[in-house]
Amino acid sequence: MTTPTQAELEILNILWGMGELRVQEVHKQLNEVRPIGYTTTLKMMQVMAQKGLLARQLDGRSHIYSPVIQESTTKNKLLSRFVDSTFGGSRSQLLMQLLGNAKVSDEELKEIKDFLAQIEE
Amino acid sequence: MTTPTQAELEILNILWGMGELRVQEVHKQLNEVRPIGYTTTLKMMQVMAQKGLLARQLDGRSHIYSPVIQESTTKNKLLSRFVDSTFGGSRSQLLMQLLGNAKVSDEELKEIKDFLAQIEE
DNA sequence: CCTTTACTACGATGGTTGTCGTAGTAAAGT
DNA sequence: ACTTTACTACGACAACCATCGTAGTAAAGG
Repeated sequence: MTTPTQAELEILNILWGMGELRVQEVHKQLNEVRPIGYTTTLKMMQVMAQKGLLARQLDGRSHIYSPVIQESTTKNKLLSRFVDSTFGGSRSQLLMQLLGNAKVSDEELKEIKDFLAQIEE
Repeated sequence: MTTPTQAELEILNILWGMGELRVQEVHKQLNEVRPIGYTTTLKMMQVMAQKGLLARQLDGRSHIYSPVIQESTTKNKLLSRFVDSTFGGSRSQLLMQLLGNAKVSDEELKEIKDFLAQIEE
């Protein structure tokens, strides 16, 4: 399975949030973050469709694109790869790097603890 | 500051573990993992030295290379970037992905909780 | 002194990624 | 019918990354 590149992930993140969109709308959202040409967005999405990352269906004269791969599956894969390459595969080492940073808000900390408690059951 | 690429990180990981080494030795260690040409390793390390990622000093007719950038600083930066691009900057979201989907051993879980408790102070 | 060996320097290449420009086509407005 | 607009298809391109080949230079061994 192909994993998305950086720019592809940006598009996927939009689509995961919105379900399905036309290029135009994805493009608009991308441009709220950074300048990018319309044909760039288009090309990316076409390539992604060809790769099997996106599906598209004709609607009038334009296409509507929707994500094929699942968010959590994909992010899991990316995370796994990142842990491998950066932390030698050690999840806890990543964790300590993540939390040892001291920039974790109390709120985040609480979220995490709640989550841990929930897992425990 | 330039951040290391994938292949550069492999070399850095070796050097962080060993302190300082000649190309030959780094090359040998890399080859224990995957096949790679000597000049490839050499070129990488030369480029890294030029980028300021490595320092080198002459020893006889060869160079001894050592890392300039710090391990935790670097990994922090990489982690930060990864969180931004993949999880929209949310550390807790990364955490839940990390703990929720993959299998976490009880041991790891304990490590994490201990660490959290320690942070809390 | 000559040959082999050990490093190094330099340049070239192929693949991937992200970026557009141009041009074609179909629809919609006038 | 004609012009403008909205998408799409196609190809080109620069940047970067990883990879290596070739050739130079200096030391070491005979």
